[in-house]
Amino acid sequence: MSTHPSVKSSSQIAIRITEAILAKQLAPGTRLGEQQLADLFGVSRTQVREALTRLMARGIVTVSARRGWFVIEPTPEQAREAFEARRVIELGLLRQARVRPVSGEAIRQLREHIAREEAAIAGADVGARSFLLGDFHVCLCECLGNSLLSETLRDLTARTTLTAMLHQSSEQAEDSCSEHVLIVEALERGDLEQAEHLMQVHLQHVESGLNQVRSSDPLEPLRQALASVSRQGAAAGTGVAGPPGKRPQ
Amino acid sequence: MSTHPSVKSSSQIAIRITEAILAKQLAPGTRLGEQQLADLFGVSRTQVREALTRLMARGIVTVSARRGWFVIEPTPEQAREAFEARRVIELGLLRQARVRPVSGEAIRQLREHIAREEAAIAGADVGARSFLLGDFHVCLCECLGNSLLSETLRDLTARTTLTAMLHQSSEQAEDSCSEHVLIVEALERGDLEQAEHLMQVHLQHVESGLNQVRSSDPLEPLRQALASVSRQGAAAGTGVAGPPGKRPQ
DNA sequence: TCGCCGTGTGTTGTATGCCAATCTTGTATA
DNA sequence: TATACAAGATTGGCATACAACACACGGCGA
Repeated sequence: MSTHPSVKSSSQIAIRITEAILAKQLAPGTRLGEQQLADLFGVSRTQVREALTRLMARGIVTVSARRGWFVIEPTPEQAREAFEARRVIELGLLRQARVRPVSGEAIRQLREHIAREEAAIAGADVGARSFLLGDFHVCLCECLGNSLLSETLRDLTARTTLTAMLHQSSEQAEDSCSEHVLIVEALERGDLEQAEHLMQVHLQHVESGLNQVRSSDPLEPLRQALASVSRQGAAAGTGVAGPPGKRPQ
Repeated sequence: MSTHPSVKSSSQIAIRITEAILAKQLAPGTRLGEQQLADLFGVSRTQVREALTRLMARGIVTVSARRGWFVIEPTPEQAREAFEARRVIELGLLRQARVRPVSGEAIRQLREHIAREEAAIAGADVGARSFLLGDFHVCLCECLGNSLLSETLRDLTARTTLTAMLHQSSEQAEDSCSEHVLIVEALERGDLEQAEHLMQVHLQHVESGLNQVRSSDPLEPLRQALASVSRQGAAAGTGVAGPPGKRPQ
C-alpha cells in the first residue's frame, strides 16, 4: 500500500494525507517534502504540488516560502476557533434538522458507524479509532443531508485532531463513543433538542481535554516542540507518508 | 491593471476570479481556458493551474476532463444545499453568539459595511452592489469572531451568487440591504433571538427568488444557456475573462 | 572560546517544452 | 440525412532547468 505506484490522481494523494492525519499517523509540524512525496507515490512534483495546494486551500497544511510544506500546528487560539466553528455547524445542523425529520436510513448508517467505532476500540486499532471517532461527526452531517458542510467539517475535524495531538489531550475513546451512542439514540427518538444538548456537551468534553493542559502548564510549548520531533520519527516508522528513505535508523 | 504582469502569486489570480464571480462579472458556465488566463495575467499555465486547482477545492470552478475549466453551474438541488448550509452556519453563528456578546467594534464595522452597500446601491454600481450584499454575511461572520467559517461562507456565497445569476432571481438590492440594517440593529440591541429570526427570514427571501423562476419556467435551462453564451461573449469582449479591465464603457 | 560572516547545499517557485489523450468541430461519404 | 473520419484545440502530466531563498557549516577575527 505505501509505495504503491498506481496512485493516479493528485486527489488520491490529498486523501491519503488527510486520512493519515485523521488517523494520527502524521503529527502536526511534520515536513512534507515535495520530492519525498513524489518518490513515495511514484509521481512527479507536479502532482504533489497540486495535492498540497489543495490541502492548503483546506487549511490542513501550510507552506513556508522556499522552506517547505508542513502539517499545520494549530495554536491554542486557532484550536479554539476550530471548536467554535464545529459548535456552530454541528449545533446549527441539529437545529435545522428539526424542520426535516431524520430518516430511518440515516439512523441505520449512524448505528453502523458506531459499530465500527466499537470494533476499532475493542481491537485497539489506534489509527482506525481516531479516524472513526472524528468521522462520526462528518458522517452525521452527511446523514442529515448536507454534503457541502461535511467537507468543511472534515477539515475542521482534521484541525481538531492535530490540536489534540499537539496538546496531547487525553482521548477518552470509550467516553466519546458512548456519547455518540446517546446522540444517535436521541435522534432516533426524534428528540432533537436533547440531541443538540448532548452534542454541545460532547464537543465540550472533547475540547476540555486540552484546556486543562494549556492552563496548567505554561511552558508547554517547549515540551511540545520536542514531542513533535519525536513523534515525527514515530510516524516515519509506520511506513506511511512519513519520509521514506529519510532516517537510516 | 488588465495585462499587468506584476500579478505575483496564483492566489492573486484565484482572488480575482472569486471577486469577479461575486460581482457577477463571471457567469456560471463560463469557460476558463488555462492559456487564456495565463496570457491575461501574464504568467505561465503553471500558475493558472494552481489557482484553478485551489478554486476547485473550494467548489467554485469545476474541471471537465480534457475539456476545460468552467465556473460552476449549480443545479437547483445544489443551490438548495448551499442555502441549507448557509442557514446552518449563519443561524448557528447567531445562536452561539448568545454566549459571547457582540462587541461595539463589530457593530461599528457592520454599520460601515452597510453604508458601503447603500452607496453602491445609490451609485447603481451593479458589481459592487452584488459583491457587498453577499459580503455582508461574510463580514458578519468575521465580526462575530470566526474567520475560519467566514472562508467557508465566502465560498457558499459565491455559489449562491452563481445560482442567482443562473436562475435570474430578482435581486431586490434595497430590500436585502434594509434587512441587513434590521439584523444589525437587533444585534446592537443585544436581541439575538430576533436577529436569528430576521436572518432566517432574510435567507428565505434570498432563496425564494429563484424558486419562483424554477417552478414557473421548465425550459429555463435553455434560455440560460444562451444568456450564458452572450455574457461570455461580452466578458471576452473586455479582453477576456472579465475581472481586470472591467468595463471599458 | 565566542561571535560574526561568507559559502555551499537543499528546497521551493516558476517557466518552458513536450507529448499523449481526447473532446470538439468540420467535412466527406454512403 | 446520417454516419464516419480527419483536423484542431485543450487539458493532463512529466521532465527539466534555473532562480530565489533559507539554513547549516566552517572559517576568520578578537
